Amino acid sequence: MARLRAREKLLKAAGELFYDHGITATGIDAVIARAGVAKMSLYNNFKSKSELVAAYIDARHQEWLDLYAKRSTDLSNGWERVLAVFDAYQDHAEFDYENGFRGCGLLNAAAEMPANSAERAAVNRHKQEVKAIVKRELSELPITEPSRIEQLTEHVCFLLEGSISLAGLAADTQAIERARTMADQLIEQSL
Amino acid sequence: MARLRAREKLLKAAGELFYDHGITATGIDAVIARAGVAKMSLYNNFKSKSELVAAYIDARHQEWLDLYAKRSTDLSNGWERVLAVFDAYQDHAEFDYENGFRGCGLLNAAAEMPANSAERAAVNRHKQEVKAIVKRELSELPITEPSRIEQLTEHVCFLLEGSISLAGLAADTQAIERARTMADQLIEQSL
DNA sequence: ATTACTATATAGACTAGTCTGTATATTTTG
DNA sequence: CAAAATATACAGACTAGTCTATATAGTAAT
Repeated sequence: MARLRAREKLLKAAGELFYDHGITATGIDAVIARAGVAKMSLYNNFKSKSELVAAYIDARHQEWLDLYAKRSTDLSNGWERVLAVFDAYQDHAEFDYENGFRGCGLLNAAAEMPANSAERAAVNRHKQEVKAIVKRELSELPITEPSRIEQLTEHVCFLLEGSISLAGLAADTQAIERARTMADQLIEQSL
Repeated sequence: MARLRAREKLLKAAGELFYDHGITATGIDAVIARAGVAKMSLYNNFKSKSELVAAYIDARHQEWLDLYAKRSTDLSNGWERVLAVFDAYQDHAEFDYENGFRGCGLLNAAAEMPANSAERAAVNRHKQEVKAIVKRELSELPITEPSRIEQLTEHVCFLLEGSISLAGLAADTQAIERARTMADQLIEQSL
């Protein structure tokens, strides 16, 4: 399984460099140097840099899904499981990034890709998945109007993405906690 | 005034290319070609690409300030002038971008810069300025608790940035309008 | 009015280094 | 032995930025 090892090393190195310095600014040579791997090992595992980028985007999303799974299992109701979405993002924000938290890796990746790129579409799909989780959990609460669930779902997602972006900019990860409190109050009002 | 002409052409071309394709992915040659200007005209007007980027960031913020000024003058009270912040962002979102709306140009610029860069600091200052506008207008409303004003301000900013990012991703600028409605309801509840 | 100066513009070659991706030959490892 | 790794060299395009030399305005001084 030496092949899998090289692929994992590459994904780890790419994940760190892409997040810290951006994707376009990160060259293939920097990735293989950090991974401690030969260049051909990259091209044996990935067709191109774009494919490595696609793998990075998916891995970053999966990373968040794992954090959310950890935060949400054992929680008894939808209300708590919605708030756990904020906790998972906060966990992600407090990773030991070499150069500090820089906001959502997926949104940052999308920000440097052209409007109709496959990368932006992938990030959009991932964000839709987060939204679906929020909606699913809110739907378990005693809220009668479906339109209210829909609006509440979007409101929570706006709070999520807005707080993460601004938390990254201002180097203040606690902004995500404050957004969590806002969501909490919002749900309380809707019951 | 031939000097101003070249500088303006460069800022216009850079603004379009940086927004559409990202900053790192846009080379100096592409900028001067689009501007229809000699390379030395760029370096006579800007010390380096970074300085052009800095000028782009400031110009993009100023562009928004102008849109906000248009939307907010003639409005009689703070409530309306808070909602006008959303209108100005929506105006910006509905610019005739060659390749479509791609979210907030400032957040996108920040997304491709390293954590402690001057560029991210500049974008942060601009977002703080937007927040100050929101707070100033909310402060004119009959809300007694200062902590409530502070929380409401941040809530509105989260809705703003979140809705713009997701609107750009999903190619749905109406998300900004929906965020405006949420802010409207929020303010109503706080009075 | 003509001359001279200054500022800005131009084209295009050039440096020195980076970029992605490929080719090849060798070594390690299960 | 065979799969998978390695190191190294290479191609060819692109990168930011410098340099020289020239053209063209507008302004100031004579």
